[in-house]
Amino acid sequence: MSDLEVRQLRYFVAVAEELHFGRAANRLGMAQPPLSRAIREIERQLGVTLLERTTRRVALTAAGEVLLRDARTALAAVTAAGRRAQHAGRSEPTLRLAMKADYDGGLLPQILAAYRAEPAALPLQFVLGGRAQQEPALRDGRADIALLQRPFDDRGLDVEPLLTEPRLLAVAATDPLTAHEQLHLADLKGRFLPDGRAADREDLPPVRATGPGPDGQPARQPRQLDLAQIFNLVELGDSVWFPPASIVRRHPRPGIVHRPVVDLPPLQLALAWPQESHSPAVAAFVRTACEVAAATAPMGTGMATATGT
Amino acid sequence: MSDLEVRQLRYFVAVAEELHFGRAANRLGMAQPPLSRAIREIERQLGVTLLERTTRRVALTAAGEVLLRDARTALAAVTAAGRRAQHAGRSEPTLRLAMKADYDGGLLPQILAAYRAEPAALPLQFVLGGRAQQEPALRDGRADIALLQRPFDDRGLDVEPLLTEPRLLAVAATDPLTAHEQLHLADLKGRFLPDGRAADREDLPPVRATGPGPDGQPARQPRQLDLAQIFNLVELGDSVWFPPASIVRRHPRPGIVHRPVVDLPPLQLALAWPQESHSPAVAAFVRTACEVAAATAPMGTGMATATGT
DNA sequence: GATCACTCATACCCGCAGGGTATCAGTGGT
DNA sequence: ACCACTGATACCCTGCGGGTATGAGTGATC
Repeated sequence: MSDLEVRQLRYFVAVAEELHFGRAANRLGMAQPPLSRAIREIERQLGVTLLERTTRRVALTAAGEVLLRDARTALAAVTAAGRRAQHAGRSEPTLRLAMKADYDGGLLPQILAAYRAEPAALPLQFVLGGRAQQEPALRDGRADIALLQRPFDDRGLDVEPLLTEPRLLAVAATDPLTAHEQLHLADLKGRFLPDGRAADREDLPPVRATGPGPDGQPARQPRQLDLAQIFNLVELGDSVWFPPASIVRRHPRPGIVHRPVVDLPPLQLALAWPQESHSPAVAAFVRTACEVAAATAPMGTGMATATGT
Repeated sequence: MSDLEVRQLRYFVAVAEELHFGRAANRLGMAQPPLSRAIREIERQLGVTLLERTTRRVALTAAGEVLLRDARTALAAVTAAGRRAQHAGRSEPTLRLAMKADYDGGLLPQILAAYRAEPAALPLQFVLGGRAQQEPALRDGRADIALLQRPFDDRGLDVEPLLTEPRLLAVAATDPLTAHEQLHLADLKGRFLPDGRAADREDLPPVRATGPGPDGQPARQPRQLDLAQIFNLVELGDSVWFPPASIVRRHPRPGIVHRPVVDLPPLQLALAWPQESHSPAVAAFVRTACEVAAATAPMGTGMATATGT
């Protein structure tokens, strides 16, 4: 039996995600009949049924579930191979760091300064993006290393914890909550984070609509809000927020008050990079960053009590 | 830029491994000109030079090195996707365990007995093979779980150490070494293991020829020897060997004597399985095996002193 | 329960990507 | 200087992947 082709994997993933041949074909920019044929051909090659289909319903079989998961990782691996080779061939090599802007525990300036002194250092390039983009960027070769909030899916990645930083409650200065000097999560019942999650159960998915999306429909997926938008919502009393101490320090803002929350899990930042990376630049960055973090950690945690405005 | 195709990856790997277009084309079962074109096309797509070629010499560039490594893992991921889906589609699902025959620390019978009592258990199927085949079998979807000797390349795998078992020196009963009740590695200087490695430095590659290969040429890669062959070489005084205690127990053999070697690293066995595995059968097997190993470990290590014949 | 809307499968056609053969053109050894 | 070796180029051709038209099964509606 011969290997599947990348094209076949992409087709299958599209159908498995849409569970609808017409929509999947549309997404792939092709007509429906050749897509149906292609899926049949995959099933024939593997000798396995991947989709139960009637003319009214398409559903994944157990084998289909397995293939969907493995096909996604295989596709990411193929994309990564091309991108990494492409990047390695550049005449001026760089180290591409994926991170969420400002989520560096305040350490990045020092890390960069120390890193630039390393002999194996390369010029840095930043791949900014929200949590949802960073880890895929690492997997498909758009970034060489990432500074990520835990927890994240670390399959196929090497991880080095960097620092743990307390988070604070950010709330409008006019809010009655400011009367307390410190709070518990239970005090936040009925409050919402800017992305619509319940403030006292941020582990659960969003439960509040976050305004209409670009198409006028209520947004199902919360839009990615930038810092200015978040501050605005907090200052207006619409939402509360849990910024890490380093962001509070970096963006002082009258009209917003900060309070410690005793049972709020801290922000954990870690470096992650592909296991197959053999780049000395990555190794040097990891080493440098860990040294800087170890030397600075006590100071960083000390900021936990620097609250209020 | 679009993804590379599986075919392109295979072509590149062949050329990068052979460093010779003609041989690579031959290995791929095709003519040389289309292969040359295909490689050029890859370089055009990526905008990167992968191979420095004159008519007399082909060499990998840095980008080529990167692509070779990543292409191999990507190909394994694609193969694995197909194979796992294929296996998941079987009407009678099984758990495929990769292992080297007899390298189970003597625990396998008990593990199997306990595993069969598990509710999530599936019928077992064995994928037997030497060290070099087990770990790739796991990566490309031919096996669901493996019982491996450490150390091995654990990238992309989840690992659970199972047991550590002492190894003994196996030597011909007529050998003068049998005069000592226990030995050091240094005593084995000048002796060889059945595969041609120096007995006092088994971490180094083979230094002694191990007889002609099937083609009459001296074998560069030592052939895989089976237990009977190994015993024979040892009994004849040609080689010494380091069997783990459980194998000594299982295959008593007059004519071969066993002695402890104080500074010989023990055999470490671990279970490994693909990180992306979500199979309850794998989870159940790991749990069961660990329980059995934990319950049996003291007895297993106690066998360390059961030497001689 | 007949009709209808929806959607997946089948039939048939076509263009081009990818492979083959013949040959050219460097390169390094003798 | 010649020769053997090997990668590149030129050109042809076949088969595969995609398009269009249409059939056929399914589930909801009245």
